[in-house]
Amino acid sequence: MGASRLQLFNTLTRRVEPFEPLFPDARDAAGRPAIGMYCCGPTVYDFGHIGNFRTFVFADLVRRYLEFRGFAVNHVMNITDVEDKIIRRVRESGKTLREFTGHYEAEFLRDLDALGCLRPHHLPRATEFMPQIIALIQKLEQRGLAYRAADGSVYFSIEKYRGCGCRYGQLVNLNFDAMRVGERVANDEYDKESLADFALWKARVPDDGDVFWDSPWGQGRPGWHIECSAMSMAILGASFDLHLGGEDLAFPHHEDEIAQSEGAGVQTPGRPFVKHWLHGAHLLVEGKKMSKSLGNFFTVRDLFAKGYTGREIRTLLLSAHFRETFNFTLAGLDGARAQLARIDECLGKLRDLATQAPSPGSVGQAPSPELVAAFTTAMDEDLNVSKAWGVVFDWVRDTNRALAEGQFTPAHSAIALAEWTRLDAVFGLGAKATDEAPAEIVALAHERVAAKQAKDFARADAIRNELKAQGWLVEDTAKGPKLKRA
RNA sequence: GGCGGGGUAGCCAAGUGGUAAGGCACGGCUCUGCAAAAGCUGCAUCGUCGGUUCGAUUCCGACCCUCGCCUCCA
Repeated sequence: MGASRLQLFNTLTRRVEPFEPLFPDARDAAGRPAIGMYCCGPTVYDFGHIGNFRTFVFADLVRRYLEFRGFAVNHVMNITDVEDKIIRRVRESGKTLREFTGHYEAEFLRDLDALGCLRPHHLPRATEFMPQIIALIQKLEQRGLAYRAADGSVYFSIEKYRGCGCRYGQLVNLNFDAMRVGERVANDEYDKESLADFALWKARVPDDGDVFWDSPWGQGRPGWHIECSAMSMAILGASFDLHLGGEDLAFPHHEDEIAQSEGAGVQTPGRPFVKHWLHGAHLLVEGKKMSKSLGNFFTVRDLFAKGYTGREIRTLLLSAHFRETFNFTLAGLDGARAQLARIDECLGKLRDLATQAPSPGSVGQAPSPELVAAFTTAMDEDLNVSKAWGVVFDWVRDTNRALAEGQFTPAHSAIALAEWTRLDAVFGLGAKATDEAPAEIVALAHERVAAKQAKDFARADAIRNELKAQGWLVEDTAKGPKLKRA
């Protein structure tokens, strides 16, 4: 495979650096280097929107590319199924917590599938890791980093954490004097010692209703950050390779995760909680921040309702580099559709040819073996998908030309398709849904062929228009008419 | 106010100290009874102003605009 190595930007070092497994000797059953990857998943209180899914498609791309590069990835994505907004909606809906979150969790996974994302190997729910969460808080308590406040909640002390030589502010440059920490939060809302401290365990309040768990600190529920620390370490170990999420999570969520996880002192000395942090940029919609009042707030199902498919959405989301703010537009989706059509046309021709018997004496010209190598070189550069698409379209053009000039044999087509398949294991576009034309449409197409043979072109064109009115395009090919959805 | 991203053709988006990938849209041509698909082809001096340099879109400075984080937002 190319001479290049995979390089990824690491938020921790603010540099693009080579990706090296944290445990070089770890191998899966097939002998592939094993790595652990955790991605902050959804809070299941509503349908996911297109911005959420940019991050999840990004995580899927990372996982797929690492697999393409020969790694055995253990992919974990948490489901946050207890949280303020959830509790409020549970209260309003009259459902149980599990009924409520179960619904949105199922819908989330449906959307994830529709966007061509591979299911993470583990989808831990916060509510199912209470023992681990409590144990982690206890560990922090034992180490003097956690304290109980008058309201019964348990908080993490950033001052104590820094006091024992740990660094708070690894992912972002923090200047506590200049930061407006907590400025927009009512200062008397919490009994924290310091505004930057964050809740590990929140004492039960009347509005919580039935949503609470017993703990050494009384009834309550976990703070937001602690679940990710507890679940990631429970499944992947105290130190693992990759942790990803949206850029907004870098601070405070990920910073707090580091503080809790490293503060608990469970790592082998010298080893970090996470070696490599990746953050996906947000997107704008129609040039503006997504908001309900602007009418540019799209859930994935809103886009389905407008007739767009999951692979079209995926294609658009994968068209820009993950660290760049991306402008998501409906016009962009139309562009993605046209782009896919171009690829699908080319692949369709290759498939047609690959299944044909070789014509005797045909030698032709083998497809250039450059596709996978060039793709790899592009993706190795911090997942430069834009460059990778450039590689793909150069290949499409070259392939189309070779096909048009009759240079490919069926065997060549099969080779080209195999190359594409390798590459598509990363892009995850899959095959276009085939739409079989109904019998009456096929009959019309046959009728048109008869009209053409009789040189009755007026009739042939009338049928073309009739087909078009019914939503079908007809293309005359060497092998007869081909029907396509308009 | 602090910190961090961006500003490249109508739109989306790569990239490099030596005059700018790719996709969409648009125009021309070839092919086609017509079309579609496909191929060929046309279409940008890279936010503004300075500086460094033989040469900058790419390096430095200033400015303008824009986005994000600083709040349990992907």
